[in-house]
Amino acid sequence: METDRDAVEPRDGRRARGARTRDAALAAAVQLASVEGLEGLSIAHLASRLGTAKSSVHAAFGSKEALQVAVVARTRDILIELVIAPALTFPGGVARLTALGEGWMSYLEAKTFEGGCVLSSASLEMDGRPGAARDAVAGVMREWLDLLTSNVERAVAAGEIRAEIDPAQLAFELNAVGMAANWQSQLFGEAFSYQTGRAGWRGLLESNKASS
Amino acid sequence: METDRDAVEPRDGRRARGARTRDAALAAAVQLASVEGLEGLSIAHLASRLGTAKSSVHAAFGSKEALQVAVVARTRDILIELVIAPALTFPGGVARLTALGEGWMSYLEAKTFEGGCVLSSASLEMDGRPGAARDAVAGVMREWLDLLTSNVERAVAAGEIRAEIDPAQLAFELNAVGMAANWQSQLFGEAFSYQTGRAGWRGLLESNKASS
DNA sequence: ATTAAATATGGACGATCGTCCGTATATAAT
DNA sequence: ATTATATACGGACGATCGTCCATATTTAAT
Repeated sequence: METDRDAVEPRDGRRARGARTRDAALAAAVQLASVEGLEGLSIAHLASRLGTAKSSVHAAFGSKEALQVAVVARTRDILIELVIAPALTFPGGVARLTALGEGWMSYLEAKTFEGGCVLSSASLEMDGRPGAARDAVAGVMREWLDLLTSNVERAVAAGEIRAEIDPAQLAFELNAVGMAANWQSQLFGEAFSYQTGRAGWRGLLESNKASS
Repeated sequence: METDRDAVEPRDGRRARGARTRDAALAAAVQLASVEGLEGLSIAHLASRLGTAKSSVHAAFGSKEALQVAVVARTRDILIELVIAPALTFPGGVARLTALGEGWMSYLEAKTFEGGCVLSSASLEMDGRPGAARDAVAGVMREWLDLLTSNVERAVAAGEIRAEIDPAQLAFELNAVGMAANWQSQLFGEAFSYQTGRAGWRGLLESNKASS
């Protein structure tokens, strides 16, 4: 998910400087977006947090929309690193699905993002606003749901999950539980325990277990 | 959920006029908020849609925050009317829970709100912004979850649902499925079928059925 | 009819926003 | 050293926002 600009001439110190700037800016932008939302994220606010001119931030990304897209891409990278990659060490199917659920909950519990999962809030925030940012969010979410679905399919093929179920349906339900955990923890704070999310994820896998 | 102003002297035609104005403004505000979000809802935009001066809208509600709170209260009223009240005609327990799920999905399917359930998006949007609006959202959501929980408890008491389950846990899962349905329908449009939400809700009740 | 009160209006205010432009600075190429 | 290029900067622009104020209008009370 690198921009063309980065890829053209990686050895150019000028572009490297720009890339470092964008990189640092993105790290702050992701945190800001997790709190303020993808739309609430403002170039002005981000610049002031970075201590740079706001025109610099604008120049680094080109437009607010491009910044939003970059934030989504970065969030995707972080999610892959913290949740998906660790789960890939487990065999596909129920084991990997379990690892994905556990990884997701741990990632939320660790408060990687101050304001909760950016993608969750963004997907509800952007739903009424056509544009590149919305498409980026929808794309990542589609990827995520497909990942869940394909692992349910493998679990069915391996005889771990009942063959009668619709893989996309179970993937939908697993995702629903995870998003709800993110949501309730943000809204109710300490009053919510991630064990509820873990139990929900586990329960879905259990109750759809193949009756061997 | 009426303001003090309305309650003081209901026969006062001046206040009645104001109440009518607020009422009409709220109807438009709720639609706008469902698309733009609770924070994206602006007094200026609302006024232009109503064809009135923006200072009039401001005067009617007092502040943007008060407008947001009023929108939440109105959304709650609509939800009670369209989803909860019909379900109350069914006996408490699984029957009522089933009716709540069906009512919720139908209400989403009917696109009562252009941009999807205001409360769902608002609860994720407001989570990082302390204030009256956030508290209002959290309060309504708490009510909703409590309603689900208490019906699960009744279902357990009636022997319809396994006694080992945690009522709050199942309520969490049911709510997760409903919110996810709202969310996916907004993000993926026609590609999402509310049957997925219905099946999820039904599946949760089925798989937690008491083994009589 | 007059006075009082509640609501509606238009105009103005400062704040914040995204964007653009001329220019300064840092790095590369020659 | 000089020229070319990519990035960073400060300043300005118009647009939009929430809020306030003086005033007009509608309804109630006397």
